[in-house]
Amino acid sequence: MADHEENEPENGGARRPVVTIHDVARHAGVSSMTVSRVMNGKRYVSEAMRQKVEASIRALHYSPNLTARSLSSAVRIGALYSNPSSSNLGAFLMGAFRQSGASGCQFLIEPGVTEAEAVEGLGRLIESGIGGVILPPPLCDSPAMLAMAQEAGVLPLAFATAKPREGVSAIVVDDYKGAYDMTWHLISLGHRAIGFIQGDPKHSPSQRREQGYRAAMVGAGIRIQDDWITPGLFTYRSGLDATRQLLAASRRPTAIFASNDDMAAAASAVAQGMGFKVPDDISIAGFDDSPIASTVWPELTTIRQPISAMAASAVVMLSNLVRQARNGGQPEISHVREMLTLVERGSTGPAPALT
Amino acid sequence: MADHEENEPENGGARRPVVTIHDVARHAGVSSMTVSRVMNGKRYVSEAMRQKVEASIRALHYSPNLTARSLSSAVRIGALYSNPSSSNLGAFLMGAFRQSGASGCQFLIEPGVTEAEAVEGLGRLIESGIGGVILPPPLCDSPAMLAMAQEAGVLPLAFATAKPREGVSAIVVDDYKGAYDMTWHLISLGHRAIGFIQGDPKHSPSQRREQGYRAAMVGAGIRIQDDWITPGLFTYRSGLDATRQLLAASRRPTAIFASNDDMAAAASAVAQGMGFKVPDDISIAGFDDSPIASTVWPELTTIRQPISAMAASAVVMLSNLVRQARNGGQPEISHVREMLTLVERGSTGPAPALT
DNA sequence: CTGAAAGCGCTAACAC
DNA sequence: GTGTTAGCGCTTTCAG
Repeated sequence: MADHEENEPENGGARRPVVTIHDVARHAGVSSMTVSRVMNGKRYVSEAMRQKVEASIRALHYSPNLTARSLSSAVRIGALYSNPSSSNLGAFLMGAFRQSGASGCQFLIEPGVTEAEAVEGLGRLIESGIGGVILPPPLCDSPAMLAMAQEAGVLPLAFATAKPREGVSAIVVDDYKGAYDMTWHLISLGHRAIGFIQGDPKHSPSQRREQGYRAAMVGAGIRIQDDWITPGLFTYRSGLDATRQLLAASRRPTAIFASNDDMAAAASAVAQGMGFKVPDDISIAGFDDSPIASTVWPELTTIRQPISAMAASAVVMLSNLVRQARNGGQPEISHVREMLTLVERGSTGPAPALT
Repeated sequence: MADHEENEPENGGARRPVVTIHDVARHAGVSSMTVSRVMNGKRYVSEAMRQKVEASIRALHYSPNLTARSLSSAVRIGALYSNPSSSNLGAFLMGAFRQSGASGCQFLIEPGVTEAEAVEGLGRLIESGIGGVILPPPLCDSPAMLAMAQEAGVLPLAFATAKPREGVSAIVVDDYKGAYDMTWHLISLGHRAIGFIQGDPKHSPSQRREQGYRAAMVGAGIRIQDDWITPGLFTYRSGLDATRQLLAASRRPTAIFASNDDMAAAASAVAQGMGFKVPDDISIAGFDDSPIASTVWPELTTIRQPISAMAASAVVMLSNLVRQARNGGQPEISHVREMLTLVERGSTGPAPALT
């Protein structure tokens, strides 16, 4: 029993026990093509064969080499990311990246903070030979970007846009419904005086969120006082000012619904600073479920965007589109609507009893 | 002139204008092998040849297909990420992911929040045939993880650890120096009474940060009062309590240095809630430069970890190690120390004049 | 120093 | 339905 002379089994961290499609094929007694078909869920494989192959796959713990796969199928898609310090970037990359493996395509990313950088980044992506590109907000609403992509023969996909446009595939998010649901949640907790902090008017979701709030209030028969709606810019700082204004309203709100979590966190800080207990004296709600929502205390009740899942869908949609297009077909534009869910945490509670 | 019948030039988003190594070879009148050598900076290429090839590369805007490259060289490395909602995840993935392209290796990631998930994730990575794995804290300090990797013949790399260990490559971060620098910064602003909020005692950086703080204080000849140091858990909530305690100290600190940004944000909120102006009445400093630092107002003075660059280094180191190991060599363990930088923002200022 | 040949693991296209 | 044949773009190996 040599302790040191084993050669194949132990060569310092780079063994090659990797199971290939051929190993599976041999094990199952079929051709590698059949295994490939099974892996890709293609038709034209008999049930018996499929069972046998699947058994071998499990037995051997086979997992396909994604690199090889994307080399053969050669679908390459890119993404531009506008806010590298954004807390959502992690979820986005995680979703897109892992799905790109599963979908057998190569995924490239370029940062594009400013408009100029975005143009440059898209340029690099185009030179890398991508067939499609994922554009998150606010890039997804920029006609210039869309035009640039289309001119280069690259299929664009608008990610998390609030206003999808004809002719461009999109992952759409229902900001209206999210805001409606949150407002309704507050109402059902007994709140009537509900303050609202608006988002940056330049972003497409802002108006939709406000509309959702208004619709829910009207639906519940509550008249919205003018001083219950204050402007905001999606920044923490703007939330600070907005909240001070709100708390000075002629009839003070018992709940504040901010258009995003950063502003909601600010609202919570201001309210607590003024001696209010959250949620006993005042409820606070946010939107997005960004990390700050579960950082501050109490943690914020908010609306979650399933960024990771959305990114994965985007990759699936786009890679399919590119394949379609390559096979000469006309790409089928589609708009996928993603569900927003309300996450109830500690910052909201029953309206305080009237005194 | 058919408008619709063009076939090659415009086929709906999946053109193939991609320049390959062969195109370059043809253009330069050499074999593709020579181009490959030039691209990889190998020796054994005559200067004349190199010049010619480089000219062609530029002329054709050639950029190698990384997928093909990694298929040939077949280096696969993985990473486990412990905190999917972490604000650093984006930077980490961005750095690692992009570098993996440049380094010609395949990068896989698995989430591993709990210990159990981490084990499972590492298991999946091992089954995928990785040659090395990046372990961020706190996984990088877990003997169990390290053992599991090494048993499977996978080279581990400790990422951003504060206590590197012999025999395991690591990206090391100098928490001590970062804390020392920050404390010194506060002292140089005239502060003498500087409160400190400790980090989670279970994380390796916590002690180092406290040591750095103590050393700077001692170095400046300041006696640290017992009630200037309060326990914390790296959470916002723990920062809330710690700050209240600190502000009730027998001699109230004019500056608070929290072991991370979440707690510093809490400190800022509490201080402002009690009517103190930041930084006029009290300075607040954090550590990490996580997104919350530039979200809250005033923005936090903090210590930046260059996560993205560190992730890139990790990929370079690890892919080289795996290549070395595969070529039969003994992998060269190394510890790379990354620089932390102090980022001065609005939350710190001169000590208030004594009254 | 340079080139030709042989794959890496997988899938598209075509036979059977 | 299933197998065979060719590569994808690059690097490794081995001749010259």
